[in-house]
Amino acid sequence: MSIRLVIADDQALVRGALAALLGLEQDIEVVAELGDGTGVAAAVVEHSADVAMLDVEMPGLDGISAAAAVRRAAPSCRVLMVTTFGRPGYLKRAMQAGASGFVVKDTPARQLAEAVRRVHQGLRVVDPVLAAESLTAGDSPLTEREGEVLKAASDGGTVADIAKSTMLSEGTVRNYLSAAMAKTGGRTRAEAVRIAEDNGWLL
Amino acid sequence: MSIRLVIADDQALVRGALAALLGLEQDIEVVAELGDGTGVAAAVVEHSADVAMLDVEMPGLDGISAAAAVRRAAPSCRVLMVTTFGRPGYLKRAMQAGASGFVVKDTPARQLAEAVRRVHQGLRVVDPVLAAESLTAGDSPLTEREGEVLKAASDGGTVADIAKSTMLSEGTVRNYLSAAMAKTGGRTRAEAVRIAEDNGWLL
DNA sequence: AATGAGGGATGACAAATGTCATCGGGGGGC
DNA sequence: GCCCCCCGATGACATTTGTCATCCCTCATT
Repeated sequence: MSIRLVIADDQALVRGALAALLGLEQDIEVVAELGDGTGVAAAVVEHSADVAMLDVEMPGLDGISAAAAVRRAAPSCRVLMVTTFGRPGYLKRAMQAGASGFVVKDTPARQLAEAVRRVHQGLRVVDPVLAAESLTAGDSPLTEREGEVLKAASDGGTVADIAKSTMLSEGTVRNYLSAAMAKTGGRTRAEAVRIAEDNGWLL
Repeated sequence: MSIRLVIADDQALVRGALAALLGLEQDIEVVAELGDGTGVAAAVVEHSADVAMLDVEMPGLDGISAAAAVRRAAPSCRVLMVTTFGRPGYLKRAMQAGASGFVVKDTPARQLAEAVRRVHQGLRVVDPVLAAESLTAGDSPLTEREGEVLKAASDGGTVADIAKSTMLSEGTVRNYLSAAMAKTGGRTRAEAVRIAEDNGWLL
């Protein structure tokens, strides 16, 4: 009896290619392919899937939230996250959301099927390098609002823009940015944004 | 007689998956897989490949430069660029570098093999949406130095940092940044960076 | 009841940034 | 020769940021 797999990735080419790669395995059957996170939980239920392979970065519902939705809708379905960026914060948050595995996209292709099997058996699969980084990196030091403001700042607008989009006073925005810079260690607003992004503290 | 194909993409998973996907086609044979751009031209020559499929974003030698190298080393080998981001500037630069096709990673998977065949036959394959954008977007308005300075600014450092890394005076840096902001239409240094990146004017 | 942390705001001040005029040198085009 | 554009720099100036102290309110902890 083969493993019933659902794949969600926003890049159609990658999605299709992964399906082709895993479809070559005798014990794996790809039962659904999705382009965003919104329909994943429903698809898992509909096809009574055993494993869901989710990209973290997706339009609509992001992979982490989708993972949580899958766990809620079908607790017996395991979740394997696949991501482009090895952001330490992503790993931690994915695990908290109930994922069983976390793989970055530059791991060798042959290990992927093995990861799916391991996850299906109830084992955990985690990139060891990333796991180590995740431990050193720690949780986000940013408070919720600080994160929101920093995210609002991430497209390069002025303080006035950020204030408008967050419904805050300009002074307050500057205070939060200042706090975020202090906590991230960035010497500039832009640097703070980059550091927070690299660590997976935004989103 | 099958099409001899070389694949270069920095994400091993994607690379392997693409190879698996295209390997399913009877008329395509994947003769080499590379993780960066440096060895592509040599691999093409060694395996006397017919088509090279290159990612634009790669460590070491980027895809555009690699395309030029392939054209120089083996003029009979066609180049098909595959990229995550549909930056208008990339398309133009890829074509100037001698690429025959340009595909974004969220085109349907089944069209990929067809694109490889078309390119092999000497036809050009270009995403029509991207082609239109490329025409409206136009060339980079930035001068060479402006681009360099803007790129140096893209990791969020201060003017002093940029001045140090570019060996320019701080005043000069600010002048270039000011010019870059005017030309991109950005109201902030960070915004100018974002706009330039989105258009494929950096790199 | 007291404490502390976070949300939200104001005002003041120093430093960084963005703008502009101006200068000189070098090259390409008419 | 002249004009225009790019490179590189300087100095002055207005704005924007970043920093800090201080205030009030709420909620959870002790």
